[in-house]
Amino acid sequence: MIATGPLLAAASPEARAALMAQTTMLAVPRGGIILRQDTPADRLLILLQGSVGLSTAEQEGAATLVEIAAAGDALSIVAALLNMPHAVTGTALAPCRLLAIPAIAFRLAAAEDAGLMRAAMEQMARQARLLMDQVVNLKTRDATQRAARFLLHRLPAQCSTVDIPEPRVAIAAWLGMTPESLSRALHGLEATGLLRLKGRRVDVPDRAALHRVSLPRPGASQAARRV
Amino acid sequence: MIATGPLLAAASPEARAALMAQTTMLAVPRGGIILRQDTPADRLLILLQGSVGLSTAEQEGAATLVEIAAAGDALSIVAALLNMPHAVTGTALAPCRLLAIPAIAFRLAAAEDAGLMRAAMEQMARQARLLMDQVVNLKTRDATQRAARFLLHRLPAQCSTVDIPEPRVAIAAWLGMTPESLSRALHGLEATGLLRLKGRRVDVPDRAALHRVSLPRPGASQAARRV
DNA sequence: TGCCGGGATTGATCCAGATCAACGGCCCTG
DNA sequence: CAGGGCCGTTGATCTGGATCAATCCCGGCA
Repeated sequence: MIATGPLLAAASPEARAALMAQTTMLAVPRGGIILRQDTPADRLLILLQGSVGLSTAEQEGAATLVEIAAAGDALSIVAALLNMPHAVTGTALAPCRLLAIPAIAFRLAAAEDAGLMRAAMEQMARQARLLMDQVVNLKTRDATQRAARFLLHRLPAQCSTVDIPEPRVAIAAWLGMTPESLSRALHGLEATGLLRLKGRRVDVPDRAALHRVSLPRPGASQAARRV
Repeated sequence: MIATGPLLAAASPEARAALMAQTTMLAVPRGGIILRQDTPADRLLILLQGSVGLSTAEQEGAATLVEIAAAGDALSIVAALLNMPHAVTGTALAPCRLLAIPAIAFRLAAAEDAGLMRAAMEQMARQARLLMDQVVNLKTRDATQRAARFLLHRLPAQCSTVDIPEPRVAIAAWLGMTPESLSRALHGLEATGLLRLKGRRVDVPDRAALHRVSLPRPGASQAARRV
């Protein structure tokens, strides 16, 4: 039995078994498109391994990277559960392995199984929360602080090294800055001794110190001031 | 029978009647606090009239205005439905009238009534969508474009005048800029003839033209570039 | 081993918007 | 009617980060 993330873990054993029976596994190479904006959500995808960039394009506007999904995340639960078209396009930022569950089966299972339904709603809430955090970050933190925050977000607990498989452009887009600015921010942090950069690996000797620089200064910017 | 927003409209007649029986109405003056972050969500609030600013404070950080709720919106459905503490603090930016429904009653009703449950999830999805739009706006549009977008967002269909009851600081904070920048953006638009400012009323002679300036230029910024 | 191509870094310059400061109008109150 | 506080506007200046333009580095491949 393989781990399938917090979502299916919440389903009753029978429901989970029924769903797993209809599940297919898929592997996507870096750069592959996993789901396409405005397309009906015919299946629920659960990311087991890798990293998926979720981006939106407005009509005739350039696309923007809105979120980066990591292992364990369910892609587009909202769309699958409510039977709506995908709001985003998903691209593999690193080689990915995913579970695909037919959306209909998932909707039926969720309607039957209160635990599963609740877990699905918790996932939705968690994703909304991440968006909210992103808004807060964009409004209150400068580029360096956002970069620091990103590393902390990625740093596994009880560990001082992160691996960043995604290309720098993607990270920069997610953080709302240019690759140049991200590079400067990272190297700036390294210069103060808070970081050590080794290619796509980053070493964080003092987590607490890094956390400290990621906090918005108390004399915060007007743009974020309490009303 | 008064209008109670899209959420209750989706409930079955019996469920709605049962909920309405437990509902209390409240009025809050400008500046009043409607819900407090990290406080248990003991009731679901539905905004009938007025405007509520939702802001988050991180520990020891300044607060940020994350969203502005308008008439018809349900405040903190997530918290009420999942029985979690509020993620935001709500302040009346204009005098408000609200319905308050005990969270327990709402959870029970939603568990019984599939239509209500679905409507609640749709509301959650809508709010997540708004947050996503905000992220996109912050990443791809400059101050003037965001201001233009805000006005369009507020402009009732088939009408060329908006009333903006909220103080300018709140709007500016929501748009992620300073009040000074908002003022300059608005007056800049007025100078090009796209707008007429009359105190807290704004006249938009040509909606389409305003929409046009709110679009990110095709040669979009690197920070938003497709990956 | 040497060549090639794409991503990452560095440098120089520019500009949108934050900041700081002063001012004007409006409402409220004495 | 005068005074005062608040909100919005305007002006001057400063700066973080975007932009433009070279390299640099590293892995894949002949």
